[in-house]
Amino acid sequence: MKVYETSVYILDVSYEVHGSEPQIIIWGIDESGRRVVLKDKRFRPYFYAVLDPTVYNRADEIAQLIKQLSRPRSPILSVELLERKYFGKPIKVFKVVTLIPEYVREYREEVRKIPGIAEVLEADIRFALRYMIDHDILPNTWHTFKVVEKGPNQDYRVDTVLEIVDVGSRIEEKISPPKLRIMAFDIEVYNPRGAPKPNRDPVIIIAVKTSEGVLKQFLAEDKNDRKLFKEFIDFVLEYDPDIIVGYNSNRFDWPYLIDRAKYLGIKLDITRRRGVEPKPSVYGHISIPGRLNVDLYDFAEEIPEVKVKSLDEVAEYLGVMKKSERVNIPWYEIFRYWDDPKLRPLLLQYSRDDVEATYGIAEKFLPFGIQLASITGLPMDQVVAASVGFRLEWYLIRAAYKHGELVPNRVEREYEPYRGAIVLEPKRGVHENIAVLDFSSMYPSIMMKYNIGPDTLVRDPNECLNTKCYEAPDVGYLFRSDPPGFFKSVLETLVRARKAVREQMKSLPLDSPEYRLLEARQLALKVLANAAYGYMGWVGARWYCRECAEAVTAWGRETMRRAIEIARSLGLKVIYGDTDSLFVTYDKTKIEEFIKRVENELGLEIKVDKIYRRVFFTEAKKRYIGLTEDGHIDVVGFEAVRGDWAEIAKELQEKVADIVLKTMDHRKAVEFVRKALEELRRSVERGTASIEKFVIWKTLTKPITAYEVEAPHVVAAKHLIKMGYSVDVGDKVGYVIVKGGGKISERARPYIAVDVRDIDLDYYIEHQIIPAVLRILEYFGVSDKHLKGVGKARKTLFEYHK
DNA sequence: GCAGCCCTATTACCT
DNA sequence: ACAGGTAATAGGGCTGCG
Repeated sequence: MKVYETSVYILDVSYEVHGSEPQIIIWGIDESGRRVVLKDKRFRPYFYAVLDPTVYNRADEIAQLIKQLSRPRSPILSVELLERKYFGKPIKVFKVVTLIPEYVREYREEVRKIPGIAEVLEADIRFALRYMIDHDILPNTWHTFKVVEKGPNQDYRVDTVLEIVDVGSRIEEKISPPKLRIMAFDIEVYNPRGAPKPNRDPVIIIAVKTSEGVLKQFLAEDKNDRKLFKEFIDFVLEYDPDIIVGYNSNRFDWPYLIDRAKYLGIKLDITRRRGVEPKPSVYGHISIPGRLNVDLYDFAEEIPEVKVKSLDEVAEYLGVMKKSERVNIPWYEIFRYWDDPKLRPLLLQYSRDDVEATYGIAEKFLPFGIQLASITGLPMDQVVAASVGFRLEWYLIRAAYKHGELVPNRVEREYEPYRGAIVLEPKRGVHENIAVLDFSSMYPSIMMKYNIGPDTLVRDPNECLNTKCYEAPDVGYLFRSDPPGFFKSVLETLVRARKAVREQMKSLPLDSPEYRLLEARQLALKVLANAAYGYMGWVGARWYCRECAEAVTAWGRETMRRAIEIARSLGLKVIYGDTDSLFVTYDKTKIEEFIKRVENELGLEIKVDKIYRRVFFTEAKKRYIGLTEDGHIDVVGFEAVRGDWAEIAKELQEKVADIVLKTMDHRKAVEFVRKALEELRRSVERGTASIEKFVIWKTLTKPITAYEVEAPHVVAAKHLIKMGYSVDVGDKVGYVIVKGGGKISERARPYIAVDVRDIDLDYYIEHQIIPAVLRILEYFGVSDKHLKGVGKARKTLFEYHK
């Protein structure tokens, strides 16, 4: 039995129970590029039982009571009395260790009932993650282990199995991953009757692309997809990817493949654990043991600029593939392209484009996913699927372990609203030379400055007679100034780490892999720090603290008020402000003075974020249009940046904004709109207009039956369902309004079922285009009459301006 | 029966 | 399924008319 040390790049961690022995399974790649499984048979599941302080003297007795719960299948192996901290306070707990992970839940319930046990903690930390946390093992990083080589094992599709005899430590300086095998895939399904059904409709194409540049397609034989499945499975096993990426694959491709395979009686045997197939797992992702299955749609959700997040739109936005340079087939017509021999080559090209685009998106996003995993400690397939709150929470759980802090349970709480930020009333009109100043990371900075957190919140004011406390304005909550609380420490760590990363980046060429890696890392660190405030105000958070979140916004409001005072005292005119930003007249020397005074008097950093040559406000908050020095138009809040307005209305509004701000001649804008309306009417009547310009996209936020009103998008969704398509919660429904009488909702139709000549152009003019362009032009005295009609209206316009 | 008013439901934005 | 603040549309109930 030869023990040696090896370093392994961690991909994923899971566990198995063999007989009565739990085994930690680590999937990784060793320094020579071998795919390996590391087994650790020594780790045991446990949880903590918090002792009530009144029974500290009877600890032995209570420990005995716990031990007596022991059952043969999974005995209680030990009950150890330990000192830990809970919300910063030292307490005594029992660490209750058992054998089989599944038994933790049962013992937790029984232990909770024992008199003298105040609370049971950390019983819901999954076993594999527990192991990683306790051994400080982070996914997508290199670690050393002392192992014994066990050689290949037919249960695991890896080069060798290594048994861990000692866990070493992370290799901090080795930041680059080994050469990873990445496979993008995309499936096309036969759909002659709308939404495809696995027990009826075959998978007709599976396209794959690998990081070696191989692109392959597996085709059904007409409607028979058995061979396709076999070839796909063989390919995956042969290529043996470490990472599998798809687009919307957790919600569509994998569930479909799984159900279809089941229907066909085929084992979808593609994982690295022989006999185990892909299956649904935490945070809605599909788990593929030994491989990281990443759904790129999860990243797309974080791109607010892209409103309709289809693969082609996202690929276009990221510069991966132009929509104009790829085959576009409406998804509801795929079956037709498959059936028609003349069209089929187009479908094949479409499928190739899809998988190329998918692979391209993966190249952009995987570095960020890798960094998120290596910071939060959650394996990449999980962390990518998890929401921001859970990502931060896993980071906090790791931090808590290092601090000797216990992790609070997630408890059901009633939602309590609280006051947020200040939004100033904008000064209407066009302003010249305006500087936009932003506080840098206002909320995280406030949290650090005032040591805000659940463990530093003072519930008894008398405590502040002896120790220094900070009192939040407006709300009066008190926070101990010392020692640094949990959140403060965590935020300082994140901020310090980010600074160091950015420092490292300076010495690297912008196009080097290391630079890109560090860029992704600093972004991940920033995202986590910025989530801390929202996290504290989230009722689902383990470290929920409404008072803390409330104090943060209160200090934020006070900071804004005082900054405004300082600006005014310097003679800077404040045009607008929202939460942590101020729009003031751009006077270079005064602004420099302002920045200095804010830093001195408020202790927070504020910076010039933007300078507008012109900026236009209506009376509405959160909406403005700015013209930057380089001639760029920023549209903020208006219809032009909203996904739920017809493209035609957005385009015209954007153009109006551009004309007005650049030329300051609103009559030109009026002329432009009038011409555009005329042309539009012609093109709609001729049927040459594109229906896409009239589509209104709205998200279905709940099941159809849960709606109280018959909103247009709900009606359109019902039409889709009647047509055989499936519409799920979270889907975007694209509808148009057709001619006819009655309510708008009664005339809402899925756009795929409408000829452009049937759309109700008057609805679009009256309810979309005119409101959108008047939002800007109204300020200049323009009314709908100036925009509509012919001849006479033109006269009226000139009369108005004479 | 319906115009006009007001309130509510709904969505997506901003920071 | 990280927060609150905000704008805007369409539905739908109600009033009052005649």
